Amino acid sequence: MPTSHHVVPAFARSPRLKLDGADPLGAAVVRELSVDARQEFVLQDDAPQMAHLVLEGLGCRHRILADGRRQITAIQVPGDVCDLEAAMAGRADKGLMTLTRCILGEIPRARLDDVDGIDPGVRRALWRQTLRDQAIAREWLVGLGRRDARERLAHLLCETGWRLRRVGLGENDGFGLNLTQAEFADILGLSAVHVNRIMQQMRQEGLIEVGTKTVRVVSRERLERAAGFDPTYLDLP
Amino acid sequence: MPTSHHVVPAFARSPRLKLDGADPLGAAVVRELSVDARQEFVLQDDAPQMAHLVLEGLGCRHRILADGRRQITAIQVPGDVCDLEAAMAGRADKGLMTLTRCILGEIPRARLDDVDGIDPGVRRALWRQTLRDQAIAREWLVGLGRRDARERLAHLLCETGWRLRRVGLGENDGFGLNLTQAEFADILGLSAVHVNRIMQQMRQEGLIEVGTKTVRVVSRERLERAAGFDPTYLDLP
DNA sequence: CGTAAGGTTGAATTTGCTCAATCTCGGTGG
DNA sequence: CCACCGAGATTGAGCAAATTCAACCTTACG
Repeated sequence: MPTSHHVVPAFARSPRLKLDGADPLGAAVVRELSVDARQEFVLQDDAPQMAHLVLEGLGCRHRILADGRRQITAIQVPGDVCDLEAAMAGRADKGLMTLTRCILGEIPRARLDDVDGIDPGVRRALWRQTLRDQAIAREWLVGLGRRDARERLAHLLCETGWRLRRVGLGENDGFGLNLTQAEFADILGLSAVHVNRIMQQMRQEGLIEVGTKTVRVVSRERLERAAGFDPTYLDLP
Repeated sequence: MPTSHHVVPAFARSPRLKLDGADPLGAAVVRELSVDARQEFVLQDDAPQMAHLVLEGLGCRHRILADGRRQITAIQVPGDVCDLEAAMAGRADKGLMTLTRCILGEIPRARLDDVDGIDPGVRRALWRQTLRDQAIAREWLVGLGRRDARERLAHLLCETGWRLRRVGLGENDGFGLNLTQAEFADILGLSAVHVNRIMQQMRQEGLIEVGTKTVRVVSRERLERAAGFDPTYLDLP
């Protein structure tokens, strides 16, 4: 186990962004794990016993092709279970890593696995997240397939802002995302250079503020218009 | 209900591609529906009572942006439940349509919805399909984000061939896909013109055969190499 | 035989990429 | 305190991939 994985006793939780107290998944966490930024975590080998809930920080799922091209296929915000496949199929997920320093909550597979006797709240939460993840993935497909660079970046910022606000994080109008331009590129399917140029253009339009490893939304409303953003896909009953 | 929806009595099933006889989902079908090619089916309004299993033909999920750009985000082959959200969240899925003429099996929501007393085989089948759908969506994201047109088309053909073979359809080495070049374009995030050019190039390389509304794989092995295709993401335990 | 949907082609253009150099700035060792 | 270092950001030039537009061809089919 790399030194970047620090086990934090559950009774001594570090200051972290809070989840909804009634969250049945949060209640199932048995201990916490602190992971540095940019760490792959193929946390277990063949038969994982734990699934992991993001408590703080941003995680992602990515894939690197043989020649080095990389694509991030999902980002995980606090409240998301990042390795559902581990829980539901008993197989370790590949290609998970942290984007920022994260605190992960370990949830025993037995609490999630879909057998009788599972907390119905947990079951519902897992399906709800699964459906939301799928909706987000579909939206990303639309973006990568049919939106240009500007729309893509705008849309990503809108979506991520929405997701963070949904769990009580991030301010209303100007929230920030602490990612490298190269990371944005791997999310958006663009080159880092092009991301830089698009960001400058959007900065000059007064849509965003750009700093090192930071992008801030200035006007949420104008950005949503630029993105053609419609958040209905993000809320499920 | 449009005239293109023909109800077929369950006892008089039309000749169709067969599913695995032990399929718990197939066993839950209570009646069949025949739908013409290219029909949107927002089959119900607010509270759908039925989910739908593809028995024959190809379905898809797509999205059309305000200015007409269109992206297909998933294709459904026989054996796939196409509107899981209907079943799990009680909300009608939007953006589903047939690509070819389809026969759909209706499954009452009560047989799928995740409450106690559900057939564990059904439950497992739903999770397995969900995880597979997610894996496919991720793979499409990698393609749209990081693969060029040639690789994308090759990969799509490999993937679809694999999926069809998995349910006992499509020949081993040369299987066909009866889609318009414009439909390929909307799947691959390309223009129809460019799809045409790529197909010609690949035809000349001896990878595929191209006809009107048809593409056939000539050499599966060479195509998989061209695509960088690795099918592990398609099989789950 | 006429028509329409789908396929093909070329030219001009756009979008985004690669490569390579340069800049900035926070942290670090001396 | 300060020069240095490296990650990340920025810039320009040239290039490649894919698009748009518009015309034209082919074929199935009524």
